[in-house]
Amino acid sequence: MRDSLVAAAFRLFLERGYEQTTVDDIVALAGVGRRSFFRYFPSKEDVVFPDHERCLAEMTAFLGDGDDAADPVARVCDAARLVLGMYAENPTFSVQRYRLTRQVPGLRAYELSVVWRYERALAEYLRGRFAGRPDGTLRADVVAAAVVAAHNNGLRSWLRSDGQEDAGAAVDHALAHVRLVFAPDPPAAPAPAAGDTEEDVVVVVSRRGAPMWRVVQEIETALGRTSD
Amino acid sequence: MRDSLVAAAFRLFLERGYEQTTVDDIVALAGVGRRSFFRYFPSKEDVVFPDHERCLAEMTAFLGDGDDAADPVARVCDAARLVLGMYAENPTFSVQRYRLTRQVPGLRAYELSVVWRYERALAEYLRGRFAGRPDGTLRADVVAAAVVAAHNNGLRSWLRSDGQEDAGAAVDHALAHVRLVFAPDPPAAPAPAAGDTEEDVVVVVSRRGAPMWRVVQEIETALGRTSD
DNA sequence: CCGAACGGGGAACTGAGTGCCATCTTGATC
DNA sequence: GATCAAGATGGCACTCAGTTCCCCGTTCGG
Repeated sequence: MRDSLVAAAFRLFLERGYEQTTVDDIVALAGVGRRSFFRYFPSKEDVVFPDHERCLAEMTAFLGDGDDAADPVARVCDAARLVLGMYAENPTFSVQRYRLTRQVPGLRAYELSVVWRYERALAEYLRGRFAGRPDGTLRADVVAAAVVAAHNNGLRSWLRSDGQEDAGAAVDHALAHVRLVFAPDPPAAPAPAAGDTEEDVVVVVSRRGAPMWRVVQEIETALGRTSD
Repeated sequence: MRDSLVAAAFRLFLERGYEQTTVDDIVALAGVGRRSFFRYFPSKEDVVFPDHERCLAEMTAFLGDGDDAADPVARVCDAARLVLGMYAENPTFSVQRYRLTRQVPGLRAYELSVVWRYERALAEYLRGRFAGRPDGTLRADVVAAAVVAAHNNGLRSWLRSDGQEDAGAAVDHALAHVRLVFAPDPPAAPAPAAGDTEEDVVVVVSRRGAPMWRVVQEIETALGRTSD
């Protein structure tokens, strides 16, 4: 029922446009009653994003499962990848929807409210993890916004390629960028080893032609910690 | 006319709630015709944000005035402060509107689309400034999102205080946080001196206590490239 | 005095979303 | 197999936002 409504809706949306399609048109094509449409989708916009509610629930469950051992920023990046997974499940559908939302202001506004709820979920999680730290809520909001922006940047680049590129790679690359920016995770203390407690500097030598990640790796080793 | 409609609308919104107030109620109280309402405000939501259109125009003008000498991140922070200025012009109005938007989902969605347009303006500016740099558009999107998130964090904290706190201080503090994260000041660059072009190694010295991102930044500068 | 331009007002229409109730299916119980 | 309860569906009428079309009064130039 839900599926038949979504199928009918998208056939009409692609055929004659979103605003030129009325709910009556959709239910006529799907062969169901008008009232049933609004039972499954609280609004006409919802039929365009039929699986976000489920995905949002998955994300909150993922963030609330108590597995708080890892770096919080890494955790929200993984949470963001859940959304990418939902898009990647149905590439053609996602690309069609992307074209729709790009040119219909009403759908763009609706998508913003959906994205906002994801961002709130991430920010709430980070606020919990950053609790007590000075400017914890500020940092939580900023990191959440940055993660969402990076995710969307990678996602859109994939969508613009009609699903040809590697979605995971694009988003991973974007999220890595954010993690590099916010990576320090200050409390990952310098933890001076026994004996060199007085040392204040560390010297690293690297071949100039070495790839950046290799250099970073050497730095991390020298400093006795990781950027994660 | 515009002002009388806004005044009538807010009287009713605060009295009986946004959704319980129809456009007919507003025009009846303002003593104008229903058609005139929609001449001044394309939708019922617009009457709640009567000055954002003007502010957005100011921001795009500010970003497009060709004064690109300063640090791009600082520039978008200044642009964000323009929005704060608009809120601070009418504290009581801003606080009332904040209470409304917080509890009416439709208004929150509308506000999101407004904020999105500000963010797009900032991101477009940064894309121009970061053009050519690898991952320039990604960085532009992320910085814009972070700046907006920080601005909104400070703004909301001020609004929650009923306009009692210092709005400028709250937002300045939040924006300073973001500027610190995103390449605040170019680190002292141990640029290779003339004559050592053939050298294959580079030596980097860093304080052990420095945050990882700071170290990475210095490495990048030393190697004469970025991780982007 | 006339008429064109224009800002405002009103009536009627479309379409989204809701409330209420009738109907139909399903499945458990006796 | 009959019956009843519960849930799913359809139909109808209603509210309200937003639009279209047209009318009216004012103003200003000829």
